[in-house]
Amino acid sequence: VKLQQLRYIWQVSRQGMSVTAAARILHTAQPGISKQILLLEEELGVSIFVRSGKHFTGLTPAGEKILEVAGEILLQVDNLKGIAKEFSADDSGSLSLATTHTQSRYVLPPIIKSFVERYPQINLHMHQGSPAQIIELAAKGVADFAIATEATALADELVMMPCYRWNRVLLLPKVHPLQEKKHITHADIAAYPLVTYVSGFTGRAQLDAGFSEHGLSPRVVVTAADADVIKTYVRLGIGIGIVACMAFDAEKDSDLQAVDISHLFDFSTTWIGVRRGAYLRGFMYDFLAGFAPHLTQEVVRQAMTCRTQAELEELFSELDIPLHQR
Amino acid sequence: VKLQQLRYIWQVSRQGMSVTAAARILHTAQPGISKQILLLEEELGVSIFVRSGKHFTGLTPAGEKILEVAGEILLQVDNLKGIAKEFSADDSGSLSLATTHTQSRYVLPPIIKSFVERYPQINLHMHQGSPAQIIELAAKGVADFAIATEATALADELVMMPCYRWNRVLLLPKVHPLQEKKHITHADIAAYPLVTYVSGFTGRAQLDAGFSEHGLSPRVVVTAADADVIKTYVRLGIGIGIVACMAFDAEKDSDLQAVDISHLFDFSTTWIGVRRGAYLRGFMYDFLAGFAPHLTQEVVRQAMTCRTQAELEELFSELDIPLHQR
DNA sequence: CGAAGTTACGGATGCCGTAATGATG
DNA sequence: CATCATTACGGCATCCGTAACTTCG
Repeated sequence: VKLQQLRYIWQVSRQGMSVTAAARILHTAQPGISKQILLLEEELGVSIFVRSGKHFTGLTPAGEKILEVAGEILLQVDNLKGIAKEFSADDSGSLSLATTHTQSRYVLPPIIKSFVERYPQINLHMHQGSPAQIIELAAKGVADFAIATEATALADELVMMPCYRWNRVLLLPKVHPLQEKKHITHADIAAYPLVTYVSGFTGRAQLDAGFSEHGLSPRVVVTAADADVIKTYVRLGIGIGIVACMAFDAEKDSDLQAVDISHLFDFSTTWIGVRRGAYLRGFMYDFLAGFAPHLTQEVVRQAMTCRTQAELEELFSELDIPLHQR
Repeated sequence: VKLQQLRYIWQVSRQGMSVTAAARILHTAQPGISKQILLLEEELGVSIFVRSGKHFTGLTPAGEKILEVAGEILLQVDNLKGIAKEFSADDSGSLSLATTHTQSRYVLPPIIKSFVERYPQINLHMHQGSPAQIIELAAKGVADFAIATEATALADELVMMPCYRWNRVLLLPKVHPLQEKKHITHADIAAYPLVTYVSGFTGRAQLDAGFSEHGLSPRVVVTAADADVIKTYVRLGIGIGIVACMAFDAEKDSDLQAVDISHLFDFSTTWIGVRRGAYLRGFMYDFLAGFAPHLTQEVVRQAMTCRTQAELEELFSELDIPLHQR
């Protein structure tokens, strides 16, 4: 058994059972992969892939288990390299984040600023995408961390840890009837055309839930994946906006009015996800602690050894998850 | 990084930091190992071993972590092979047990008999040794299971599961004053020269504890590692014997008298140990269940994922551990 | 007939074994 | 001076890449 063979089967499986695609990704020729897979199957005495004619159509039961273990082995080999880097004198390395627009535009800048000051040698990579894409990137190991509010459910390969809780603000144009209201209700908002996040982004689900609890379904005229677009349409007078409170900047958005509506909706939680079993270098722990003070090295380590969701929830129920305030 | 390199550093570390010894074990030449270690250290950018001159004297901090991960990787590679065997049509394989004399002579025979009837293709290997050696064998992966009563403390690489509890019988020659006594006490026994197990075997520690609680220290004239030897000396009239109740066979030992003395001593527990993280094949689960009915596949799986001793104890406190009766 | 995996074969890399060297206690 | 790790070097296996072949949609 060789590590390459494991990389091969792993990549072939990742690429939807395509040897050709795997060869492209791994910068090598198909026949080599093909042959090594045959050799591995011969050595182990089982076929890993189901072949229908000349096509790989899936994994055998044995293949599934083998791939699972192969994945762990490859992860640990990566960990070896991380450990080595950690102990080698040079403090170089890279931190790869997968985040949504809301995080990278409004939440992360100050945190990253102090991080790069502290670790000037570390290369920082930011991958941006939809919550689902973000999870995928971290699960694949392309990104070290995934930061998102949604789609935490489909992340069984990741350990998701709560970072902070937040709620929404209503964005009104400079002049708007609602600005007179003292206590805004769901119905008040639903009376106007709405501009907010597309479904699947930045707590949109909780937002919809809040309205439907009151039997309301507001007319959403524009949806966007990020708050900047939403603000633009509010400025144009297309409708009133609802964005995460992190996304309102009193200075730069002085041409808009923000009204706190945290009494109307459930708080959302932003999570950070780490690949289960990954080795975290010292600066990664520091990044986590800088992002969410309660995520100390000890807490993170404990979280990463949790096997059940319940265990994780118990761990974090004892901690204070910060509230993001305007 | 290659798997061989990991095997090399692993074996060197196991052999007390000796490249020469590792080469012998691995049936290869020293220089190859030496070179591969150098290459690995170069690739990772850290030294793994501390060299004082030309001698390896220990592990660097990085080396310790690296070896830990390397061990896991190698274990999982073994697991790969086990998985493959499990799924390959042939049900061949081997089961390797490391046990003490007491187990292999008195407890295991009926269990093994039915096991080999059920799995005629499986080769059975029995390693016999002191409890400490047994633990060692299982920890190294030479044996699949370690079965012992003592030395369970030094087994942090193994998951130890309780199998059954047992107590002792007093062995008297055909004619002996004590045979008249109705209720035998510690003092009664201590009045005669004693033949029993050597320290470190088959619950000797609990035996000594039982006497010293009553301020007694019996005169032990002969100690042996197994009950057959003990019986032989009792037959010679050298003294009276104390052996585990499993070791008395009413038929074959009809020239001796056995007196139950379970009211005098704490019950001992016999444990079975599995290497943490090992992959167990179907027939191995069956062996466990045959040996100790409460060790079902589910229980064993749970036990093997316990991280703390406390967790293990909690798991088994809910189960009935059988009592071995004469 | 095109796409995908397997077989065939040549070249280069890399590993292992023997022998020699260096360093240490 | 004996022991042990490292260096030097040659043979050999292995792996990879190109090219031809086969099979299925």
